[in-house]
Amino acid sequence: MALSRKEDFSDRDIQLAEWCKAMAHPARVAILRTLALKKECICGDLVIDLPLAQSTVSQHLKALKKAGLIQGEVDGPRSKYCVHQKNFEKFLKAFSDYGIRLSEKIEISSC
Amino acid sequence: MALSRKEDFSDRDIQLAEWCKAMAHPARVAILRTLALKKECICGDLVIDLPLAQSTVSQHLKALKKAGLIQGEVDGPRSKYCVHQKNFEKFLKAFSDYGIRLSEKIEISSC
DNA sequence: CTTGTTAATCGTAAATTTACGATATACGAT
DNA sequence: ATCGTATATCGTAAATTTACGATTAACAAG
Repeated sequence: MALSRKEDFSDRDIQLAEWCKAMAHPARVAILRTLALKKECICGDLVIDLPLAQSTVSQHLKALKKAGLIQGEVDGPRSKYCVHQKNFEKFLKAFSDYGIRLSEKIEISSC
Repeated sequence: MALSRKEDFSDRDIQLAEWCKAMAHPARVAILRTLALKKECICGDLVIDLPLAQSTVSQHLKALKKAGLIQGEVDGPRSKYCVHQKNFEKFLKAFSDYGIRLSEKIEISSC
């Protein structure tokens, strides 16, 4: 944003927005999907899977890590990644916890 | 992105990423939270709540609408908005449907 | 110690997002 | 018809994101 207004929002809204932003790119969704499926994965395999340069994949991994959705571990010359279970759980829970839920079957016919 | 690579990803990944992108800003999280709570809300009330100019709020509403997470309805000179229940449900379900879930309690100690 | 492999970081260009004020539009009320 | 209110859209500047190639760093193998 031009003039950052982040400080004017609640920490909870900022946190949820950050998690969402981390998933706001198909490559990062694909990465998380892969990690959730395979439990863990080395960077190189992700590079092969994705239609992106190695440096770009690395950047996306960094973004997911910074948001706390994944964890990385160095394994010799390569890097293993996996989903950060605890934080990902918090992320999913946030939607309901924050009142953003599909409460009781209220049928809104007009809109 | 510089050179759009969106077409190289699956429609499902693109859709989930788009929904996430719609929630990737505190203002839009706040809007959705408010709409979920109040069931519906007119634009002007959101403008009062948020620390943003009217035109900016309108822009955020447009983004949420474009992503399909909310619906708008004209009510005389004002606009009423509400959560798009069906799509929001799809959004939340996407996380589990797409395999991005916290499957069985696998304790990952190392990473 | 040199070489090859893997991944992170740097520098950078192009696209997109975010924010605002100004303007346009739509409608109710007078 | 005119005025006031509510909202959307336009134009635009600044910040951020995305992508890439090139470089650096870290490590294993020889």
